Amino acid sequence: MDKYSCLKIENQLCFPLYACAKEVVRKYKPFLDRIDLTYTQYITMMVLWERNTVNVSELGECLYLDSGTLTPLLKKLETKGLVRRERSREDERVMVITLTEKGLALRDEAVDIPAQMGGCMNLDPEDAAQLYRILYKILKTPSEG
Amino acid sequence: MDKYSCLKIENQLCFPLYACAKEVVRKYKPFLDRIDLTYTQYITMMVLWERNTVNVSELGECLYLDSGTLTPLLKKLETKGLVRRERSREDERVMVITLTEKGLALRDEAVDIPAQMGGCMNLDPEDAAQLYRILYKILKTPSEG
DNA sequence: TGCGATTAAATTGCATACAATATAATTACC
DNA sequence: GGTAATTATATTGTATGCAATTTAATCGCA
Repeated sequence: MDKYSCLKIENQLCFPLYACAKEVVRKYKPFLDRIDLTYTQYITMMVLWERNTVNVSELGECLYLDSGTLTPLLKKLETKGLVRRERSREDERVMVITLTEKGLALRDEAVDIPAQMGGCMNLDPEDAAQLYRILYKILKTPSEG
Repeated sequence: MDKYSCLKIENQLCFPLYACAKEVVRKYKPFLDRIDLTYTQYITMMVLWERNTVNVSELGECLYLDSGTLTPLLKKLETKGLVRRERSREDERVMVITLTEKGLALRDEAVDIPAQMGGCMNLDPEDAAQLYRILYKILKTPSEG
């Protein structure tokens, strides 16, 4: 145990987290290609399928993304005809995102994807539950002590 | 339980993985800023601190990254004077990356970072061990059945 | 009521990521 | 030995991500 052992990749917890997230998102790609969405676009649509209408900051809170990422992404979804972007009447600063008919219809094509991905991950239910619990524990940890 | 419940964000396992990885990397930033490295540059240096010399494809296997990411990144580390990039004598296709004196010296400044990050994550040892085990289980799953 | 502070998005700049393609060197094999 | 196939990087193109800044609208409050 030398003084640098803490700097070994194999002793890191953050690294497998980083690598695993990338690999899993990469595994989604073939399935998402069929409905012409990227992973980030897909999770954005998920929020809209649940809520129908959200504004940019609410979306950012749900997805842990900021307007620098969301603004161009939402413009792309608008170009694809999946969402509408309109300023709120009550507060012109707020950009309201609404699902279109086409966006709603896409849900029926996406409904098989979670099961297909589950097959890829190959985790038994206990591990999946543990992983879920621990990840949300980390996510819930306040930013600054 | 409607037929679309599988598409809810809260029922996803991939999403907290994706979000958690991003948040943890973001928490590294203040510590990495002090030694002027990005997270990806940091894990690249970690491999070099362990091995002293690697080529691009070995690095790619360790870090789950390809040459499209690594080539520009390694050029930046070279510009900073932390590594040397030289073609192998035996096989000119191979780009050999070697730690410089300056790159080696940086290890002493990085040695506190893992402990500082551990403080941020706020996980008890059992959860950390579970998380580590499960993440590597996923990473080890072969790409195609 | 008017103006400074705050807030919500958008923009800018930099650094990844990865698929697909291109290039150059090496191997296989006839 | 010479050429097709393979291999290792590099390049190109597209899509994030995030910090910092800007812009526009709204709020707080004297």
